[in-house]
Amino acid sequence: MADLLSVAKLAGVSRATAARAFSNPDLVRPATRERVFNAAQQLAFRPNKVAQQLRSQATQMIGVMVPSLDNPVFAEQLQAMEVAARASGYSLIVTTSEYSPSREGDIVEEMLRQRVDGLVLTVAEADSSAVLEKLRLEKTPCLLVYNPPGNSGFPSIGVDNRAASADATRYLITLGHQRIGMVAGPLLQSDRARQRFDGYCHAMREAGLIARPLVEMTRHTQADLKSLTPALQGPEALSAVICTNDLLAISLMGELQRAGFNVPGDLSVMGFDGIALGKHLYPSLCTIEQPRADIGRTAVHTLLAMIRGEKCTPAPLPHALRKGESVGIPASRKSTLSTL
Amino acid sequence: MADLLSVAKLAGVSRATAARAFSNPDLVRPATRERVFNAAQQLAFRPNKVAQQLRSQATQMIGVMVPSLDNPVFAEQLQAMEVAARASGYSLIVTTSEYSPSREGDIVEEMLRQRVDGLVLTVAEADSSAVLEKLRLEKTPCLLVYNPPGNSGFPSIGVDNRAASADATRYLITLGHQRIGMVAGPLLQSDRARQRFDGYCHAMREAGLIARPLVEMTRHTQADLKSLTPALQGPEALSAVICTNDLLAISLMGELQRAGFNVPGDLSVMGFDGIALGKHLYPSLCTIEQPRADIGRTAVHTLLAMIRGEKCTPAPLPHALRKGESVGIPASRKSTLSTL
DNA sequence: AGATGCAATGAGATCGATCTCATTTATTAG
DNA sequence: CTAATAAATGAGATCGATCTCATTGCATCT
Repeated sequence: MADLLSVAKLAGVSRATAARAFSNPDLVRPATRERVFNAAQQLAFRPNKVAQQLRSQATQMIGVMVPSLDNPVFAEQLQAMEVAARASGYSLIVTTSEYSPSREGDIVEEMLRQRVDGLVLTVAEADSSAVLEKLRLEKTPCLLVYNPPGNSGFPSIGVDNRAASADATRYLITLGHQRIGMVAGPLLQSDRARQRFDGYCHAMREAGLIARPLVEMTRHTQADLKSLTPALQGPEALSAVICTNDLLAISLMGELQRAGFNVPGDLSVMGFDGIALGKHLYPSLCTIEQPRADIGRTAVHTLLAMIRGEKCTPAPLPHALRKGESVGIPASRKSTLSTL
Repeated sequence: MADLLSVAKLAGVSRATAARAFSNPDLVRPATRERVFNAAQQLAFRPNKVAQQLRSQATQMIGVMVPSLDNPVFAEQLQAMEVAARASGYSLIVTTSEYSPSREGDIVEEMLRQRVDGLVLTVAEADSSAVLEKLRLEKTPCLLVYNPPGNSGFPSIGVDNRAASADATRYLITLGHQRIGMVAGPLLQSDRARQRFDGYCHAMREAGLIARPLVEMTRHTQADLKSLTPALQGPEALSAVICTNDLLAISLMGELQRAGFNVPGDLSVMGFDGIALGKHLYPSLCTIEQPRADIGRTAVHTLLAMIRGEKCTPAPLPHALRKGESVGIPASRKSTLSTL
């Protein structure tokens, strides 16, 4: 690969002048500039970013770590981040952690060695994350996405999970649901899931209803009906459930329907995330829409501001309740209505 | 950030020795080595990859360009690539092209400037791609994913689209379908979609059936029922359709059901890709499963081999027919069966 | 003891671009 | 036409790690 020096030689100038022809053309006499450009053309010169990065002590690279790209929520956010980053001349190094703390640690260390200009992370537990603990001592700007700000000390981009979840619950209550449950992955492992459960509990209590204990599925994004069926039987059978994420909701709907339940007739199902696909299903998924693309864009712009040295305390982004066919009026209420 | 030189000074050795302590510990006396390590510890030394990259003329970075991360097919492949790459000490720079030739060009140029060790690309049309044309002149290893090998001259990882599509068609025929159509995005714009249509036509002709003209939707991954309804009416109404990708199939199912059609009762719907979500829907999506994760892994391993200088002519990966509830026995045949 | 050999270390160049500062060349004023 | 000023260019250092080659130190052998 031709380097600047060979271009300079061919053009009969010094490296400095050749460099200037590109970075500061006004400082170079037009005739000289042309000779340099011609030489560059002939030699198929392509500037070496690695050398520029070393010299300038800036890589124009952002390190991104998400739990998994198999969940469209992260993929859709990443898509927007990539567009925003490139529009600003930045590239993304993308990694996935699967929420494994050791992988999180390795990944971040690797990215710091790569001297990324900043980091955008989504961790399992922002408040108790070893990797964030370590990052607190570093000067590399770091931004969280989806993780609630909490007391991690890092700025965070995302919605107000508690409020969003409360909104979802209130919506179901407004429709007449009273026996509402919440379905989550195992152990309520992420800080977000916990906040969403809190919001649910809050809205239930607020309406004078009893919040049910969490229904835990064996996997984070895939429903197993067995874990839920107990809650669907007897006089206290649930009439609606809120899932802590859309994938869980979608697979739960599938399982329910396959088992002969009607959604929303027998059980209303609500999701959380707002992945694009939910809109196109039948029944379409009623869910809380997190503005994934906006979150991604905002994350990039906020991080770039931090890289420029600005202090950032981003506000939560607005969520929206996306109505959908997976939620209906509870059977009990329907019969009441029909007797009017 | 502490550099090797400061570590060396603190340890009372030269840069060369300090460097050796890390890269070639056996060449350094244990006592000296310890002093270097201690110094590194104290100064929180973190090796600078940029400098290493410049010096070694290798970045251990792979440039990845996919059309979009909003389609799980690419996200799932990327997930696997990331894991495989990191396991081999490589990082991924991830970009999205939206199939725009100008963005493709910019992206690849940018990655070449970054001196990625290799490229993994998915383009719209491998045979007529300007960016591939240019890459043919470069020495940076380049690998295609999902694009049929064709005569682009680049190795390619993916399934045999024509055969896979023919298999899908034959499966429907086996079930008794005869009026089978194919549904695609606008213009049949990708080389894959075209091959899939070819395979469909081939299997139809092979069975003595007439291949219908392609039904074009206005968008690539979202169905509009209006475009399809004409084909669902009259004596020649289709009993089954194959969509060129899963997102299209899923949204089509949704639209059909919303419009009062029964799937598969009134129309069997088949997809192509095998995204994970399809399994969990109801009706579950019958589709051709491309081994997305395997494709991603193989792409990384093949590219690494190419980087090592090996010649690679990867064979197509096996596809599989994933049966699903979205496909059933045609109504005509059912009535025949019931009269037996 | 002197020579031979190996182990351990250091000095300096290198990767490619860019910045500072000095120097040369061109321009304008007097 | 020369002095003063501005414009254009070059020499060399720098970013951080690593490699080659030379040198020092120590031990073994005769």
